[in-house]
Amino acid sequence: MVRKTKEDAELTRQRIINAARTVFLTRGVSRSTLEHIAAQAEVTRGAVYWHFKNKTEIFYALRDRAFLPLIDRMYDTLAIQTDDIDPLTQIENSLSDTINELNENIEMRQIYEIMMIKCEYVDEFATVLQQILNNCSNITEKIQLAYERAHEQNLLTPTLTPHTLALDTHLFFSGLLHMWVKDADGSRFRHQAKQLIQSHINLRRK
Amino acid sequence: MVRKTKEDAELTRQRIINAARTVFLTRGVSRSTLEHIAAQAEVTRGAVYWHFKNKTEIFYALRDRAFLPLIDRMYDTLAIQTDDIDPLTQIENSLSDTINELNENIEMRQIYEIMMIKCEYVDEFATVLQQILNNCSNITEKIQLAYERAHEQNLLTPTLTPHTLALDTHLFFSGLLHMWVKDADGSRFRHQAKQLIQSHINLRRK
DNA sequence: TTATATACAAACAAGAATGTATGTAAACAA
DNA sequence: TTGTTTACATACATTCTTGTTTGTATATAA
Repeated sequence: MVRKTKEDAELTRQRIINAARTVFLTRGVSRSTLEHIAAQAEVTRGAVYWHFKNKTEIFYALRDRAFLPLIDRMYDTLAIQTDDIDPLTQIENSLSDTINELNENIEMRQIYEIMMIKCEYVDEFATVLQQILNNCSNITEKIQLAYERAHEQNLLTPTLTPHTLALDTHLFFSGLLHMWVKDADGSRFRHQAKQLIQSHINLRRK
Repeated sequence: MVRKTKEDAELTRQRIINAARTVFLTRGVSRSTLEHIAAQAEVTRGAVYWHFKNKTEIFYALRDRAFLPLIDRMYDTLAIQTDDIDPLTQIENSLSDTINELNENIEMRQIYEIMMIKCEYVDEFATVLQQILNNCSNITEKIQLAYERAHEQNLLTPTLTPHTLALDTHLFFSGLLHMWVKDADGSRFRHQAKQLIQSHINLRRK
């Protein structure tokens, strides 16, 4: 029974992507073979090769489904300028939202885990790392702008500049994401991630 | 020309470990074969199998040479109790020392890079991740003790508890290490790592 | 209605990587 | 001096994995 409709084919494609997520997560990207992925998706390698050039392209598809959307979302949350909410709370919310999304969205969580501790950034994957770094820079810039607004509104302790505060926050959040992902049983960081974010921001409030 | 002395054999062993470092760094752990490593060390796979059971054991040897010593060193620096130096500066120094070591010691730097972005933490490697997490907990505890001393000496802004401060610092430093490693050209974080540490601590000073 | 393109399955060929088994020359012990 | 062990090199067998090729039933366009 072959030759499905376009809708069926798209469904197969999605099943392959989802299968790859499961397989990557348990075996790591390198040790995952197209046969593993095909079996998990209940198709043959023929189907996988029809939809994707190779394993790398499946990885890219996975990244596009989770990593980029979450970055965009964070970026957007930070970029909004409103008077309803003070800039510090805005930063806090955007960080918390990201953690929320990871908590509630299994797919997101698993893809992040794959990208952080189940993937080796060499050759074709090295470019992915550069893209991540660039996104980080953009996020940091937005955070800095928010801190500048906070500074104008006289909300900050006068110790550091908005630029330095933004870098510190970025590093804090990078660390949090990494530890959040690694803390699989949730005992160390996951259960208190939001309080940690709140504390981090409170340390800056006048 | 075979059958070297014990000293020669130990030298071969070290050459294999060093070769593995180079190969892991450029090809990632998974894509590195024992043939690659042997070639880089200018021996045959026979020599490699003589000294190591498999690739995993070489990886462990690498970790033992860099990761554990640096953790221990940081731990020791934090554990010292002295009146010469205030506890906040002590934390700052221990973080800076670690960055210093990474700056000056190519071997350390490369092994950290391998462990952070050139290795997939699945199967045999998953246990390594747990060990790292445990070490992190110990470090955080030591940082907390230092903050408690700082609190007793009335050096801290009263916003957060020593416990929360320690977690925030730990997350900051985790993020810094990750970005430091990923920032290969040094333009984003490496050149200002020490200032960032100093700022991070200054934010806590009364 | 028929020709063609689609969406796969199945088979094939080739290379890579691993682990092991065997060979061997020199160091070392007795 | 000789036997044994060490420290490898070499050869072999096996398994895995990949990419490609071929086959085919059916949706769809003309």
